[in-house]
Amino acid sequence: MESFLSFDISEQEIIRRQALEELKKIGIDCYPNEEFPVNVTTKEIIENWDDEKKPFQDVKIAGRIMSKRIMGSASFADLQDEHGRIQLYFNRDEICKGEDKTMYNVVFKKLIDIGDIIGVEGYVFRTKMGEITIHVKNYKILSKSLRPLPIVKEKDGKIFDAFTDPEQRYRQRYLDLIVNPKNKEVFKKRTKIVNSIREFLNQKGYLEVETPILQPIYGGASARPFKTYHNALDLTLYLRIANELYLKRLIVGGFTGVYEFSKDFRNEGIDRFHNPEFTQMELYVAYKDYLWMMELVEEMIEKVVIDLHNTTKIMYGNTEIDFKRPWPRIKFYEAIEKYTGFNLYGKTEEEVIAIAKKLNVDTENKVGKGKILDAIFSDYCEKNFINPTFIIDYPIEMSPLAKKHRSKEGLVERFEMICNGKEICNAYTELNDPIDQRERFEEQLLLAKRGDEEAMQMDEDFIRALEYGMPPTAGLGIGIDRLTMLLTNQHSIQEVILFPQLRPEKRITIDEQIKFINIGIPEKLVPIIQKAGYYNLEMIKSANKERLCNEVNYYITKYKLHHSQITLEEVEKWIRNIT
RNA sequence: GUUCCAGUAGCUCAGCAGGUAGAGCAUCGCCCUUUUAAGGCGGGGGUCCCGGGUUCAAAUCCCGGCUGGAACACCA
Repeated sequence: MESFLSFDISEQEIIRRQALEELKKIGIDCYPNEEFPVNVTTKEIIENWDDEKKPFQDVKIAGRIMSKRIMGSASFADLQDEHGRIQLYFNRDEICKGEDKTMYNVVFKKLIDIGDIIGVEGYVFRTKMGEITIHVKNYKILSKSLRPLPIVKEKDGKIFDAFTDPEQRYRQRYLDLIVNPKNKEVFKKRTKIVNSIREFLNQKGYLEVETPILQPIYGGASARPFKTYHNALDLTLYLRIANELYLKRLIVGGFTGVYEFSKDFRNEGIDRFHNPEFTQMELYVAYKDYLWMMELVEEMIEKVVIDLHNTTKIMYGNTEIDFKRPWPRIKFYEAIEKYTGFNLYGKTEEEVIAIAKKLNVDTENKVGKGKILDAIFSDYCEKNFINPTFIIDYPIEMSPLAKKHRSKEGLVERFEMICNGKEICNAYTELNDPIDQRERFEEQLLLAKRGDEEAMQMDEDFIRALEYGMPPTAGLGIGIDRLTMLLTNQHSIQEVILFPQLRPEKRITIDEQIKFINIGIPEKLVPIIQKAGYYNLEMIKSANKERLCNEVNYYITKYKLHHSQITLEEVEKWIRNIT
C-alpha cells in the first residue's frame, strides 16, 4: 500500500522486507531462538573429502548464502562459513517429500536471498563437474538479510567486481569481512602475532599486567594527548600516550618482568602509518640492560616470524626481508655520518641546525637539538635500513627516560630496530637515577616553554617511585600495528586495524509523517517531499522555496500522483506553519 | 594543515567537444533436475555527493563545501 513510505530504501530492500512478511505468513520465523548445532565446517569437508570412503554422510552446517543458481526443480547455492565456502545442492522432491512443494518452490526459490544465514542438513557428494557439494535434505532459515550484499564473483582465482572502496570497507568492516573473506586472514595473523609474543614472554616468566588508560599526567612518550574529564572527581584526565611510567612503577614494586599489550592514544594526524589509537607492547625487565634486550628482541621477533611464515624470510611488496639473527648494529651518530658525511657528535644545537640547513632538512617548528637530529636521521638514514637493523646509542636530548651511556658522553643506552625503513621498536637501559630523571623532566619543561607541544610533563609520583629505588632495568616498546603490517604485507595501518578511525557518517534525522501533515502538507505529498531530500521540517524551513516547489511538482508528475501541481503560496504557507 | 585524485543504479564502472542517463552483476517475471563468473527471453530500479553560478539547456563547464584516497607536513 504505502510503498511510497519506503522511498528512502532501495527497491531491493523493499523486496526483501516483503519476503520477510511472506515467510511469516507461511509460518517461518526468520530469527529463531534455538541453537543450530553444527557438526562440521566447510574447511573440514573440503580438506577431508574422500571419493572412495565418502565420509560426511550426515552433516549439519550453517552459514551465509553467497550465490544461488536455480535450474527449475534443482538448484545450487554457495554457503560461506568462517573458514570458506561449500556448494549446496537442492532438489525439489528431496526438500519436499510430499505434495506440498512450498519449501522449495516458494521459500527457497523466491524468498531466500543472497546474504541470508541458513542451517542445512544433508550428505556430501561430488557433482559431475567435480565440485564437492552438500546434498541438502533439510534446511532452516537462521537469519534473514534485509540488505543486498555487494556481489563479488570469482573464476580461476580472478575476482570480478571486487568490493574495494576503502571508505566502505573500513566503515562497514563487517561487509568487507563477508565479501572479501581473504581479509579475515590478516586479522587472524594479527592475533597469531600477538599470541606468539605473549607465549614467548610468558615462557620467560614475565607477568602480563594492566595499567591505567585514563591518566592524570600523560607520560612515557613525546606526543599530544586526548583530553577528557571525570565528573565525580572534577578532574581532567588524559588517554594514555604510553604506559611506560606505570610499568616502571611496577618494577619499583618488585616485579622482575612485566609487560602489557597497550592501546595507546595520540592526538595527531591520520595517515597510512598512523591511527589515533594503536597498540604497543611494552616490556620491562629488572637487572637487565639494553644489550641484553637487543638479544631478546632478535630472539622474539625471529620466533614470531617463523611461527607465522615457517621461515625467517618474508616479502613486503617487492622487497625481501630476512629476520635471521643476528641483526646488524649501527651507532646513531655513525649512521648519520655514513649517510650525510657529517659527524654531529659533540656539536652544539646551533651547529646542528646549521648542518641541517645545509642538508635541506626542514628545521621549522622543531624545538631543540633532539628534534633536529631526529629530523636529519629520518630524512637521510631511516630509509636505508631494509633488513632489521639496530640503531644504538642515541643522543641524550632525544631520550629523556633513558639512562646515560656507561662510557660515552652525551649519549644514552637506547636502541631502535628499523625494518623496511620504519621503526618497529624502541628500547633503553631505563633511567633509574631519580635526580637525573628530575633534571631531564626539567629540560622537557623548558622545551615546552619554547613551544614544543610534545614535551613531557613532570611526573612527581614517578620521581618519588624512583626515589624509593628502581633496580637497573631494560625496557622495550614494540608497535604491534606496524609489525603486523610488515608481517602480513599490508601497506596501510587501516588494513590491520579492524575499525580504523574515520570521520563519522552524517546522520539525518527524519521527522515523522505527522509533523509534515501538521504544517499543512497533504499526506499524499509527504513521501515525495522526503524523496526530494527534505527529511525534516528544519530542512524545509531552510530550503529554497522555488526549488522545493519545482522538485515536488517534478515528482508528482514522475510518480503519476493524482494530485494537482503545488504553488509557491502553498509552500510559503507550510514554512510559516513551522514553529 | 597543503597539493593531487575520486564520488553516477544494491555492487563494479562507462558516459564529461553541454542536448531525454548506460553496461555487467544483483533484483523482479517466465523457461530449465548436476550448475558454477550457469544459461535463455522479458521487466523494474537513479537527489549523476551537496550548494551556488554560467547557459535556452549542466552528470558534463566555473566557484564553494562534504566525504574518502594518495603524497607531503606533523608524528616514534
